[in-house]
Amino acid sequence: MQADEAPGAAFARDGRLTGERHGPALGHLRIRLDSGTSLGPGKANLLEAIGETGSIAAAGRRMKMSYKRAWSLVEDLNAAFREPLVASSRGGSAGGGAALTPTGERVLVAYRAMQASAEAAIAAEVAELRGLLAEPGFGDMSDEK
Amino acid sequence: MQADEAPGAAFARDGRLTGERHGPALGHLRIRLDSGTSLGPGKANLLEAIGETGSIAAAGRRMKMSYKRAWSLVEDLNAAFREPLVASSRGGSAGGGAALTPTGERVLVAYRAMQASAEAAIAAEVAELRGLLAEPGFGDMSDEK
DNA sequence: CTGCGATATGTTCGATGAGACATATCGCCA
DNA sequence: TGGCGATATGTCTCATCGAACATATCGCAG
Repeated sequence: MQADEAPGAAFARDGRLTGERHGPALGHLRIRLDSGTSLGPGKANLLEAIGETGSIAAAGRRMKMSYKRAWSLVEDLNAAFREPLVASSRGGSAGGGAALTPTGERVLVAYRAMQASAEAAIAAEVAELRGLLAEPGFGDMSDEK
Repeated sequence: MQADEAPGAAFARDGRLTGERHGPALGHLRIRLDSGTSLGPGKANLLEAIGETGSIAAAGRRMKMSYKRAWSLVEDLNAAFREPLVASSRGGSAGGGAALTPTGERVLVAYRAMQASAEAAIAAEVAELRGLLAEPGFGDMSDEK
């Protein structure tokens, strides 16, 4: 348990659509899948962390969630799509591991693209709404566990 | 209690971002407010219904939720913004009523605009993801109560 | 001044979901 | 062959949420 903090996080790890880098965290994109489950920043970040760490457990630690929860999110995702997004293996020298399948990578890339374009698309209205809010303060960044 | 189904619903009453008119209901836009509460299709539709019916109770009936729930959603919204989005009055010949404030209308219009532009922005990826889903079927339209 | 209809608010109960533990299993490697 | 580390799963509890029920209040109309 030492390869947790992978170095090269290519793109932003958070699922916010703020229109700006900082700020009170406005706007989340969530895709509702037919199965009833949904794909939001939480699952997307988890997928990314799995791809980087090669382990569900390490990804769960990074996201500060229990292994159980991380695993059940992965189970949901795998069930929602025709092909699994995460391939896992038990045993072995490292004890086991997990990795993104090609489908998993496609889904993650697609989500990031949607996140980016949606962010750009709603930036103007986000700015307008921000001016109408009650708490002007900044207490937040509860990064969707 | 008969003015429920108002006639002139200017724009789409649902909060989906499908990219197409029909289909399995992909994509929801949700704005996370600082207060912890969020503004999604449910509250947006409720706001619209209040504006059309002039009553929290009637809007609640249309959305198939209890008055208590509708009222508490309104309370959340009013608390989240500096000025209330819904102004209500008790008593009177009609028993009372509620209406959108100018701020309320601004917020609703802004949400609809975000919804529309986000829908357009993510259409391509939505189509791609749809091809990867497990259930190709169409059982859904649980319009976010 | 009494009744009506809608707002405003509290309480209670069942379902749902997350968190905390507790194991079981697997495949390498010393 | 026994230990290690990670996956895979079950169970229990507790907080939270919503549905349902119960009132209380208000202002006008009759």
